[in-house]
Amino acid sequence: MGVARTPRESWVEAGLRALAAGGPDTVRVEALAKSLGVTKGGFYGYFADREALLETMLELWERESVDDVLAQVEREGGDPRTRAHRAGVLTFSNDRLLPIDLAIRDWARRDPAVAERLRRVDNRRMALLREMIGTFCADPDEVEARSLLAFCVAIGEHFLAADHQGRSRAEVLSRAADLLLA
Amino acid sequence: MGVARTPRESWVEAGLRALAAGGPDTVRVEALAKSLGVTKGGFYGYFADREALLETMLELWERESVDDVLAQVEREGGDPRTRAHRAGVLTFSNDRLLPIDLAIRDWARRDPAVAERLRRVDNRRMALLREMIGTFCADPDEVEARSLLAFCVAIGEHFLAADHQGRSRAEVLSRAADLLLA
DNA sequence: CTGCTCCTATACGGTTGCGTATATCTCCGA
DNA sequence: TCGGAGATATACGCAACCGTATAGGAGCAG
Repeated sequence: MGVARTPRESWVEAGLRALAAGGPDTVRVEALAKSLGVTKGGFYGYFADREALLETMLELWERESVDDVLAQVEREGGDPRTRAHRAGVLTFSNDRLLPIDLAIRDWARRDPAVAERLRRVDNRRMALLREMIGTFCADPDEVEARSLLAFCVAIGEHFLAADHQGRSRAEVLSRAADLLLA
Repeated sequence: MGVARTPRESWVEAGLRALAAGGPDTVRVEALAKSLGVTKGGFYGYFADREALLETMLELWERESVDDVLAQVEREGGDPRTRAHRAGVLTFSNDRLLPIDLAIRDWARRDPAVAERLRRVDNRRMALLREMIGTFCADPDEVEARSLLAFCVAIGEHFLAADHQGRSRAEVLSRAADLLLA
């Protein structure tokens, strides 16, 4: 039998790179083929159509950015604060996952199926935030409010372009974290 | 002389509707023409090319969402808190402006010229937030942190899909606003 | 070495979109 | 009422992309 020179995973990888760089509209079969140095000949052996690739990309993203991250965090253990911090670093300081995450958030505003998947992902992340914030805050309503604030900053930060009067974004974020987590 | 049945502004309007609904990649000359019930025949009398339309759309957006909003807010007066609240309502509870704003934020991640324009817009909005929060918070570092938090929530809220354990998003946001502004 | 089986390249028809060129229509002024 | 100017429709060539059909090639089994 023939040997796969461009396996299924390569197409998914290339698709996620394109998604991160240009959004879902730029995930194009022939463009991915060119980026892989092949033609689209083999693509349709793995995927029924472009839609099927997008679906597979989302599945891999969900697994990598939640299942894998949370599994690793649980494995390493620690108190809720440590675990939540590790999960945040693994997800949002990850040059691979972060731009995919942001692209999917915009995508989800237009595609209900993507929105549903994002909801699952965000709910699992929020659970971790609630647990952490619940260790120092007793009022459940306030726990929820602080968790939402923290999550909104983690995401919204990347969609804001404002400057900070001589301060760096990192400095202001650090102070913001103090407010939320103390 | 002939009469413009589809004036320049109609193309810009249609472009902004497409941008809000599908992002910049879906702003296509022939698609806009169809949505206007005409052909693209007249388009190139107003714009050199598709790029020129995108530029004009951004100019109109900047004017409407900052110049006009801030002018109206200043005209109506009130204390900083009232003015900031009015500006927020005019911008982010506006079914026309909000989806355009969100689409442009994603666009800005990929296009430096768009990012620069968004920076101008966000800086003017942040100035209003700082002024408001400065009325009850003395530490400039904390003012900046709270302003960033408030702005991140206003934007990030729309990019989050998480649920809130029986509470509505509005309820949690209300509690979050209490935390930030008190 | 041979033949079979995958994998990939190539080729095709169809669609959508860009920007240009040209024809047509409509309204206004003389 | 007629002519012309400006706006729009139509038609064109080109490019990117989709999905399909088919041919070529590489590797393993026998």
